[in-house]
Formats: sequence, structure tokens, C-alpha cells
Amino acid sequence: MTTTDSTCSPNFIRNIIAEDLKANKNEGRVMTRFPPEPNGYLHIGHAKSICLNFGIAAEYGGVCNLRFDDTNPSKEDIEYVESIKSDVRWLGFDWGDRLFYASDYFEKLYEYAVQLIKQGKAYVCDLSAEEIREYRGTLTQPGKESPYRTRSVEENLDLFERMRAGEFEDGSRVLRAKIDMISPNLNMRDPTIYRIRRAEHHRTGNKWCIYPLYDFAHCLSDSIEGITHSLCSLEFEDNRPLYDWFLDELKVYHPQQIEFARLNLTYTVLSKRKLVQLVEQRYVSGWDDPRMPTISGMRRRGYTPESIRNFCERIGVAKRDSIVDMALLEYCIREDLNQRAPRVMGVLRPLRLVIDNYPEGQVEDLEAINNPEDPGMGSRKVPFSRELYIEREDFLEDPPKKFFRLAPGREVRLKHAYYITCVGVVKDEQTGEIVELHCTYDPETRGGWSEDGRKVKGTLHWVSAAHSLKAEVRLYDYLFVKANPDDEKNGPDFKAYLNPNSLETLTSCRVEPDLAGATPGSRYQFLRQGYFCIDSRDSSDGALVFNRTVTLRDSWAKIAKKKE
RNA sequence: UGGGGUGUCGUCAAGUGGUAAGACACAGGAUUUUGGUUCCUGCAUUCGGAGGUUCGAAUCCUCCCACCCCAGCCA
Repeated sequence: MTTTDSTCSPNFIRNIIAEDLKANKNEGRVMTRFPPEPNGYLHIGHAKSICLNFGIAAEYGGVCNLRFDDTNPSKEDIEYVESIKSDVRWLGFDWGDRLFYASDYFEKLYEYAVQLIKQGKAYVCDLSAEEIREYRGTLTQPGKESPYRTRSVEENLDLFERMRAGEFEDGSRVLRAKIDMISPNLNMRDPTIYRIRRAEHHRTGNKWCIYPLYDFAHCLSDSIEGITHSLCSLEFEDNRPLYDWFLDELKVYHPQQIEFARLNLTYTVLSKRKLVQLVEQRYVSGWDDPRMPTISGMRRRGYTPESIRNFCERIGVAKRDSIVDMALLEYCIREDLNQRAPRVMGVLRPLRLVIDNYPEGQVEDLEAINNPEDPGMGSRKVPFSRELYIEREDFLEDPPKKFFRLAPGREVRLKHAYYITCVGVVKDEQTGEIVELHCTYDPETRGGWSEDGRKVKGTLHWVSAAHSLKAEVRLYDYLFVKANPDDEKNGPDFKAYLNPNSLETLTSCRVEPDLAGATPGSRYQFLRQGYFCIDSRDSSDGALVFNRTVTLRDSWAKIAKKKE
């Protein structure tokens, strides 16, 4: 992995680990893990956790395991494990030979449960799900003990064995930890640790009909693997006493759980529950829709792994709930692409322009630098001819103050080409729409320079009409119009804030011929427009499709906006 | 009204008793064959509030306020 992107500011987790290391806790070992449940696609929030876990391990000379938390076969699928693996890899992280599954430990976990029963710390309970809920009490009222709580060890052992053997119906019995029904922490009121569920598991098939629950499986999986620091999100703080309880009762190696705040981002949602709705209810085209905050969506949109890693470093890690400004993510991708994306000319909304004094049939190959930020990227030739396309919005018949672009009688520069002056405007007689511009060029300004030192205020991008390639361009905007669509208090459902203009498809764009045969996934800066990426799903040699990753910063847009 | 957490600039976020880092955003200005990039400059007399301890408090103490999480046989 290339780590040019570590600015490494201190955070409370690094502090804890540094102190642990100083105290020689765990013999100076650091081992973390990223433990996704394979029931959905990874998103930028997961990237924060991935970067944290893999990053911190690398930083302290340790390792990070990839472990699938696959204890709920009815929700999980192999499709998700494959996508998760490829997303983590794409982000630039390597779990080596440490790919694990909680299901690898089912047998061991079963033995631990038996041990708990033998210690009188777990019992089989015949209460129904509803009864268990009633017995649990509420936030302010204590719970009451199950009538099955006092079963003998022998009976519990027998019943649990028969649960495993498939003698009982789904949901008819569970195994519970025997802790404290009047604990103010609901998690400690005899939590369920095994349920009967006849569902085919994507790895263990039909071998099991009982499956452990998160609280039981997670801490023990951490323990089995020898994890030193088990990082999870804030909502598990209340589960920590239970995490500790199992490990203490079973007297096994005891990792330390540390909670941090999950990522929130403006103008999007980052909960699997909500993302899955967007996919299933067709608000987006799929998990990898470029508007989605999923890793696969962002990849398709044109984000680089480096930019995402850098973003994750910049946002920091803390315990307070926060919502990071999308502008920071955009800053990170612009920063990266500015350095590495070749410049190219593409006209999104073409307006025909004829250079009256340019010889008909003549074509010149003009030299264009590929990236002013990196001369090493060389240059290319761009064909210039009498008939061109320029951007519609680069011409205004009646320009406002501070508009530097083309207007009747005005001279501007065509990037890498010539100075041109607008001498005529052709309009559709019916609609009044401008259909063509007539200009003259100054042959003395080849390359875009003028010997006489004459200055020109604007520089426009362009393509040669006859040589340019047709392309489809998809312009993306925020998925939501509200900065915090998650805020549904007394308001409508988050989907009410979906941005109706989050996707605009332009089908008559024109790009320079150099782009013929460009490979899917490759990224470019369209001069003066933004960064674009060839769509890896829909683009083909004959029909180029570009996704706009992000616009360039646009100070003219700001000025124009201020005016009105 | 039980328990667990959190409150430092518009947004993130350092700071751990010695007198408020940094980033994004924003606002000016310079350079520019991208109104891009880059470069300068500005942007918390104040750390949720009120008291207290101290020569000295964002950091310690007390009380108060606000927000988040927990009543799945989900994770």
C-alpha cells in the first residue's frame, strides 16, 4: 500500500494504544480486526473503520484480521462477502492469510456455551420471544426472572444438546446467560446467546440449526484470534459490560473493546437499513450507483482509494456524534485527481462555432500539455479545424459585468489554439435559440500566445466538430437536498429529501478524439469542467459514457450566484 | 423518570493545570493559456451554562442544561 497520505494527528485510540505499548500490555502486540456482517455493501462509513483498524495495526507494527460476523444466516449472503473482500482490497488493505469467519468458531463457541452451562451461568429458557420481552422489564422498571432460570445444570446440558440436535422447533427455546434481571443495563438482563434457526448458512450449510448471537460470538471470536484492541462504534458501549462478562466468566484471553463515533456525512445517508431501501425501491440503480456512498458506488463514480484513505485520516476519530461536511470529501478527491488526472477537452453542451477566415478543409494538430501539475505526463496533439464546438454557457449575447467569456465583438482564447473574435450570431428563426456562432481567428496567435502582448480575459475549451467523439456524460449531484436527511424528527421519512436532480444525463456531448479507446475506469479532468471517469458498466468503445466524479471549484459560479 | 455516553470556530478536530494546533468551509489579495492549481492574509479574548479550587482552569470540584444510545431469538 502506498502511504503518501498520513498526516497522523493524535486521537484517543492511538493514545490508548501508545500507553498500552508503554506498559507492555499484550507483550507489545497490536492486533485489530475489521468485522463486517455480510448482509450489505460496504460504504464510506465502513471505510473509516477499515482505515482505522488496518491503519492503526500497521502503524504499531501489528496486523488486522478480516473477520466476517456471519452469525445470522437468514440475512447473510455470499454475494456480500465477495463484495466486501474486493472493496477492502480496493481500498488498499491486505489481511494476508488472516481471513476469518465467526462461523469458523461455531464448534468452539458451542463448547464455551456448554462450559457456561456447567458453571451455572447459562440456562435453556422456554419462554416465547414475546414473554422474554415482557420479563425483561423496561428502561425504568426492573425485569423479572424466567421460571426456567433455576433448571439444573444436567437438564440444561441435555436440553442444549437437543437444541443442537434439532429436536425443537425454531423459536421454541433459547440459551440465555444467567446474569442479573434487575440490572439497569438491559443487556445484562439474561441476554439470549443462542437461538434455534433452521436456515441454510452460506458457509456451514445445514450443519447447524442453532446460531450464537452477536454478544456471545463477537467477544469470543476476538478472544480466539488474540485481538488486542477491539474497535467498534458508540452504540456498543452498553454491550461492553457483557463483552467483558463472557470473557471473565470463561476465563479466556480478554481483548479490550473501545468505542468510537461512526461517520456521518452531509447530504447522504450511511445506514445499511436506509441504503438498502434506496436500492430495493429503485431510487438508485443499484449498490454501485455512482450517487451511492458505497465503496462500489464511489469507485464507479471515480473516487480513488488514496482520496478515501486521506479523507478518513482527515476526519479524525473521536467519541462525539458528528456530521462531516461533504465538502471535505470533495476536497480530498480534487486534491488527488489534480495531481494525477490527465487534462482533456470535452464539451458538455455543444454550440457550433465557425471560424470564417480559417481555410476550409484545413486541419492542424496542436500541441496540448497533459497535466500542468506534472510535466512528466507529456503532451498530445489535438486537431483544430474551421468548425468547432464550444460550451453553450461560454457565450452570452448580452454578458453581465465580470463575464470574461465570449460575446459579440469580444476576443477570447481557445485553449492551446488561437485567439478568436465573435463576429456573428445565428439564431433559429422560430425559437430565437442561438444555433451557431461566427468568429474570426488571428493566425499570429497560434498556440494561444500573442506576440504583441495583447491580453485576453477568457480561455475556452473546444473540440473540432469533425474530429470529436460523441459521448454520454452523467452529471451527479448530492443524493439529498437536505444536509441531514437522517433528521426525521417530527418530519417526513428521509426519502422525502431525495434530490430529484441528483442525476442529469447528457447525451450529445463531444470529446476530443484522443479519448477513443480509453479504458473503463480511467479518470480525466475535462478542462474547466471537473473530473470524469469512464463508466465501467455502461461505456464501450463505440459509445463512451463518463461519470462526473466532482466539479472543479468554480469561482465564476459563485459570483454569478451572488448577483441574483 | 433507569443506565451508558458526549458537549472546544459554520463543519471536523488537537489540547490531559501554564495562558485555544491544524484541516475543510468562508472572505479578501497575488500569480495563472483551466474564473482550476499554487501562494499570501483574515477567521474562537474563548472552550454548553453557573459557581468554586488555584498565582494560573478548556483541562480539577459542584450544580445545572442540551444532545446521542439502550427495552431484537439484529449486528
